[in-house]
Amino acid sequence: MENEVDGLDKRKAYILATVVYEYIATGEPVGSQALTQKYNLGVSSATVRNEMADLEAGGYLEQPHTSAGRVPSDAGYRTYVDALMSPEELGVDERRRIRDEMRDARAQLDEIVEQSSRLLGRLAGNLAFVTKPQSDTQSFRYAQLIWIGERSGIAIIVTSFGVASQSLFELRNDATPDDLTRLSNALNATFAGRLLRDCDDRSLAAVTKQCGFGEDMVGAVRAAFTGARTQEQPGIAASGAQHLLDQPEFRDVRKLRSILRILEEQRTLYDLVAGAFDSPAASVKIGHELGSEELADLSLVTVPYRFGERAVGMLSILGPRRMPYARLLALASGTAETLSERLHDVEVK
Amino acid sequence: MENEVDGLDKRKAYILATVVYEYIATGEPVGSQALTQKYNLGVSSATVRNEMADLEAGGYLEQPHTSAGRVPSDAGYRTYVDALMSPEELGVDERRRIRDEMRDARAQLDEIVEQSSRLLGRLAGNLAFVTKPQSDTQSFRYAQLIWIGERSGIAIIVTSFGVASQSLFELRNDATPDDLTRLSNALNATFAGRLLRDCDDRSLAAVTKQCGFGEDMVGAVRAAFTGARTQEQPGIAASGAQHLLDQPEFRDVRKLRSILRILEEQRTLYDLVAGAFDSPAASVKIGHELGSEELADLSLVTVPYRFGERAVGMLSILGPRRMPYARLLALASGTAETLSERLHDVEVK
DNA sequence: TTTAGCACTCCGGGCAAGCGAGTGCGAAGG
DNA sequence: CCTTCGCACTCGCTTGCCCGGAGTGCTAAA
Repeated sequence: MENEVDGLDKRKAYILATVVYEYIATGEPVGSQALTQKYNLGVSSATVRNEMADLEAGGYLEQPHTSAGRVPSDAGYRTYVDALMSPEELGVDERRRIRDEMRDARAQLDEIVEQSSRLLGRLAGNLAFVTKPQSDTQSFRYAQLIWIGERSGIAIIVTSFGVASQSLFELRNDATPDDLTRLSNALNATFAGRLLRDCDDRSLAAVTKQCGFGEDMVGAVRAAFTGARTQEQPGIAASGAQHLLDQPEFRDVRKLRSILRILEEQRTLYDLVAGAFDSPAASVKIGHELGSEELADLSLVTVPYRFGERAVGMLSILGPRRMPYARLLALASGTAETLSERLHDVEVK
Repeated sequence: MENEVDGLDKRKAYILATVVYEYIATGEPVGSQALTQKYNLGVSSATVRNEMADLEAGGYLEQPHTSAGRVPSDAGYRTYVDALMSPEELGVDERRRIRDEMRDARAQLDEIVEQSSRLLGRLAGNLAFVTKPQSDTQSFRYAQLIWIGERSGIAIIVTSFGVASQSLFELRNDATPDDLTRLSNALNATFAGRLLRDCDDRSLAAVTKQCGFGEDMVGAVRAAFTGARTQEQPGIAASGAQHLLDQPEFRDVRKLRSILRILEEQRTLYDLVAGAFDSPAASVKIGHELGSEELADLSLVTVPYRFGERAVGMLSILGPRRMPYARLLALASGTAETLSERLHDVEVK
């Protein structure tokens, strides 16, 4: 039937939506009377009570204890996010403010990523974090192999976002500085503009051998490119942890400890967003969907940012399940958009 | 007189030391009876009471409220740290463990700095942070100016710790790739091994002009070196914030918020240790000495680490004033030592 | 100068009472 | 058959109170 949503009739859906909305707003378990008083439901509290009992039986609501109001369950939030809430858009002035604040960062990849995480954390009033562009979605810009002595050299590779990575290598044969320059030029000519992940080992070896180098040099070049590809892979800027302290759900200090630990282990932080990485659009993970008991009463909103058409990184907001999803999605999208724009400023042309 | 310490007679000094020691150990305000029971003072609790009243009048102790025990004041801690406590040394096995764990980090500046902050945070059970080497204490290793088109080039400067910084510049005249190589070689020859801060603008200009370049190129080279000098200046690795949650003094969430905020603002974090930067030895700042009301019940232990003879950065521990100063000083020194050793592994020779 | 004794203070835990918000259910009404 | 009303019941939270324990300051005696 068209007046069913997710297996709920229209009235149940509306009541669920209202409960979630009210709980998000107040943080207090919401009861039937309070609901009928504040919202014009057109039915009495007793009816609402019956409906709420049904919703609880269906797993959408939970009761902290008898004689308390209802609170949404993971499933309740999920339905709300997927089907019930009305999406939000940022106002023009909000957009402008985001853009203005993003301008404060200098045109350096690290700076604009950090700035966007600070900005998002502050606007969203929650913990925000932003992954640096996956380095294998960046493209190769320049390589320079530098002779630094009879037996060793240093390889520098610059990506399209102006990130330089360097690695040392040994020189086994009697290569001259000129040889290295020749090889640098050949690499630059061959791979210019190509995605880093497409600079595969085979073509690297081919170019190196063409310049008259042997296996040892192939290994060095390969290592240099691998270094550039994996460098800073899980690099993440996080910010806004202090806002979590305002949330009543963190009166319990143990929760906080989990968060702080996660914050310091970039690895875990990265795993959190990793799941969202395949999907090109915004994603919301609620409570247990995060896959960890520690994080069971948190939610995560993740939005990709792009360079051109390609999604290159993620902006995320981590906060209590009881978060204003529509608003945060709008904020994250807006910030992602601006970040994407600024990405063009750091591009090495 | 030789049996006075800091204006306190011997018995007062001993009682003060015991009070501080006991308070650090238990976290409870310490009363006269408890003290005489646990420590063999050779006098009755009443006498201790009188002495404590004197110490309070002298500003060394404070009373949270009437009918509670005494707690050390900033001045009390200060006297304890300066004159009363007995310094600690790490055991051989502890040293070995630190060394072993530091070996886990790869030979990259960032990694060993982060590893040492993680290690120190965990061992000290407090928030630890480590500044990266001041970049102007590093020395110049290589410069490479790369021709990337008719009108632009990229300058890459590698420091003695293998940190590469890059900057873009414009080419106004019709310089060729060979010209740039020639200039690179000249820079390398002239400045090899010199401290970055000693690569002054005048000598840079001289070398550049000698190679036949004009003012525009001088500006570019100067900018590149300035970039290398100031890059990452306040770079700080922090870790162990979650330990602070165990401390009873953080039951008050507002305290925690200050800390988290500071943690995210590298600037403030840097200012904290900046004061200790001139002094070559370990330094302890207690409570209000930190210069901020927010941090008034915290203390900071700071120890420099060296490269060769030169102090290049700082290891710090931030925790409640009630911290085991002697132990933390020993831990920080031990970690600093090991960090200093590992610094040689990242040196670009 | 030290010690013993004593009255006083204050914090914190434990307990009971009362309040308020909310539920569930049976019966009445449309 | 669905909705509504009325009512008894539940339960957590707050308030007020009491009491024990730890500690202090003061006075007087050794």
